[in-house]
Parts: sequence; C-alpha cells; structure tokens
Amino acid sequence: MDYKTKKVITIGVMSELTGLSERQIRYYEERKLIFPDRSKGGTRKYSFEDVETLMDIANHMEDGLQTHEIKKIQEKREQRRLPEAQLKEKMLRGQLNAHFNLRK
Amino acid sequence: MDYKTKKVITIGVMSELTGLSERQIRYYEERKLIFPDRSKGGTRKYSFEDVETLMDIANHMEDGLQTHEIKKIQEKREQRRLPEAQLKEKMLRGQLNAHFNLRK
DNA sequence: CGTGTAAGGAATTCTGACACG
DNA sequence: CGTGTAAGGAATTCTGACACG
Repeated sequence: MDYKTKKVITIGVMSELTGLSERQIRYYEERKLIFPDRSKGGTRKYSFEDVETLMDIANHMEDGLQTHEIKKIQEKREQRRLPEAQLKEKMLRGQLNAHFNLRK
Repeated sequence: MDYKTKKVITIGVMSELTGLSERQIRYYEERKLIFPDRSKGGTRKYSFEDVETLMDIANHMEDGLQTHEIKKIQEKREQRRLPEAQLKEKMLRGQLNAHFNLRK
C-alpha cells in the first residue's frame, strides 16, 4: 500500500542506493538489523524505509560502532516510537521473560 | 530521490503488484506506454509511478481500448499537466516536424 | 568483528519467434 | 492486436565456507 514500507527492492538495487556491498547488507541482516521479505524463490526484497535504515547503519558503522550497539540504538528508537500502552506491555513481556529465564 | 519516481522495481515484482503478466508489461513497453530504466545487465527497473501507470493501462484495456488509443489518452493527460510555456513550445515543435515531414 | 571472494547452484530476466485469432 | 509459451542464454541472487585480522 505505502511506497515507503512496501518491500519491492532487490539487493542489487539496495547496494546501489546505499553504497553498501551485498555482503554488508546480508551481514546486517544476520545481525538482526534489517528484515527483508523473501520472494517465493528466496530472493530478498527491501522497502525504501529499509534504505533509510541501512544508511543509518552505515553512518553508525563509520563512527566505529559495533552491530550489537547499533541494535541497541534501534531498540531505543523503537521504544520512543511506541504509544504508552504498547510500551508498558512490551516492558512487561521483557520482565516476564527475564523472570522465567532466571528460574530455568 | 523521490520514492514515487525512483526506478527500482523488477518486472517480476511489477507483475505481482499489477496483476499483469510479464509478457503484457513488456508489450506495453513495446507500444511506448511505459518506460522502464535498465540495469547495466539489461534488466528492467520500474517506479511506483509506473505501477500506477500500468494499472491505468490495465483498466483501459479492460474497457476494450487499443494500445494506440491509450497512448493518445496519455498524451492528452501529459498536455494538461504542462505549464503554458512548455505546452506552446511542444506544439510548435510538432508543427515544425509536420512541416518538414511534408517537404521531405 | 566485519567484509571480501571464489564456488556451485538456483531463481530471475532477456530476446526473438511461433501460435492463435 | 494482444498475449501465451517454449528455447537458449545471460544477469542476478543465494548459501556456506575460507581468509584476514
């Protein structure tokens, strides 16, 4: 529906758009920083929003950050974007997970 | 720059987005109704604006119009979209072409 | 840790043509 | 006229691995 979030871009085009190598783009996916869709055949599909995310990642990498640090930043950004109710629910789930993980 | 006009979509995705076959999409290009970019390798790249254009074409085809009729409609639409100055210039060029074609 | 690369295979796309109508 | 299809080839993408560091 939305031009911004519709996943339609191949990794080759993404590479041109962001200046990153395909290797880098796939690696950031492995590190859970980017989440492409897949075609039936298995080829990755990205959105324009993903282009912005990748350029953001590229900037952070230039600053010498590690992928897990960038992941943290993304999570905080996501929290700030959430409404109150959802945020509380999310935090509660996190506490529950921590609780049960400790008891295991 | 613009999500709407940037050519980044492959023909396979276009086919899914519009419901048209790749054969149909290529044919409309042959009839000068749609103008994809090409990658270095030669694969077609479309924009979201092209998606809208194709769906418009699909509607006209359902109405039983022929491709050259749809082409005419596109040209009129393009004229309406042009500012005065450009329009006059365009018409003048057309007259000049007609003139020289006649004298050939 | 982050990225390049060669390897082999699979998915995707391309063109020109034949077919039908 | 508009579209399907089989054909052969080329471009694109995929994964897992080795390398460097």
